[in-house]
Amino acid sequence: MAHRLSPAQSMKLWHDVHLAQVHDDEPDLSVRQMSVLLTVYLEAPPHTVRGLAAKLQVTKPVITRALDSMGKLGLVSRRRDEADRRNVLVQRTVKGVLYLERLGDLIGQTSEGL
Amino acid sequence: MAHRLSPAQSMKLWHDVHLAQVHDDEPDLSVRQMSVLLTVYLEAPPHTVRGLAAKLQVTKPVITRALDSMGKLGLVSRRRDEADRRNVLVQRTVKGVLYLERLGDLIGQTSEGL
DNA sequence: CCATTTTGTTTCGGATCCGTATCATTCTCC
DNA sequence: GGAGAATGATACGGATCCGAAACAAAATGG
Repeated sequence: MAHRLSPAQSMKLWHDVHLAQVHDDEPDLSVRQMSVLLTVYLEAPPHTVRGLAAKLQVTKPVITRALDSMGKLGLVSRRRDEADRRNVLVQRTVKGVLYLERLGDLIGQTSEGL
Repeated sequence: MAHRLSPAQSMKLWHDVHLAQVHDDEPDLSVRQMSVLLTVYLEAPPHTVRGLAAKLQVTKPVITRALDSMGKLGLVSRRRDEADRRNVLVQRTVKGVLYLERLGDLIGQTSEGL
């Protein structure tokens, strides 16, 4: 249970972490891509294209394209659902875990200096 | 001085705020645009294209385009520096203040439920 | 003065993303 | 088995963004 951040602390945290994201070499993820990635890693599976589209309130092609681009980066992978072959199950990857661990560390570290 | 956020808290905060950004009607800002906007509003003026490019470690056209798009949204404005007319001074706007106030409130509010 | 430097913008080709509409595959259920 | 529904991918036209290079305007300094 962390103490609630003040607006000033919040904006400084947002600023510092975004700046660090710009500075590092990895390509920036869009807000939608980041939302997909964090949803897949934080919420309980299974994750389908339709389910993610509903959760984000965006159209299905947005999810398909986000999975394409993040799949190319190795951050997520896709697998057919053998029980219902219409479904695609979005799965975590080692690289995705490492990416989000680094992000979580960065945010935590930045939050310390507020 | 807030308590340091754990990685899990950090990722949940990131997830929830990004999801809220996707859900609202305003167009999402890119990571670079958000960095420019927060730099202009949090750090002391004056802010020039060159200075912002150096701070973000990106090329000048990136800043020019970010100012174009955010200017169209009314979040920042430009003015010639009369003392050195080569310079462009990036200025805050009422709409930009309101935008970041809402963002700060959203982050603070989200941080409360961690 | 006038060449040089500095600053910001524009152009260019290429890549990405958007929403709508359409398509291919698979399942459901009578 | 066949019509219809459900699921995800793809096509399309338009918008945006990228970095590198070229450009225009203004200041600097011999």
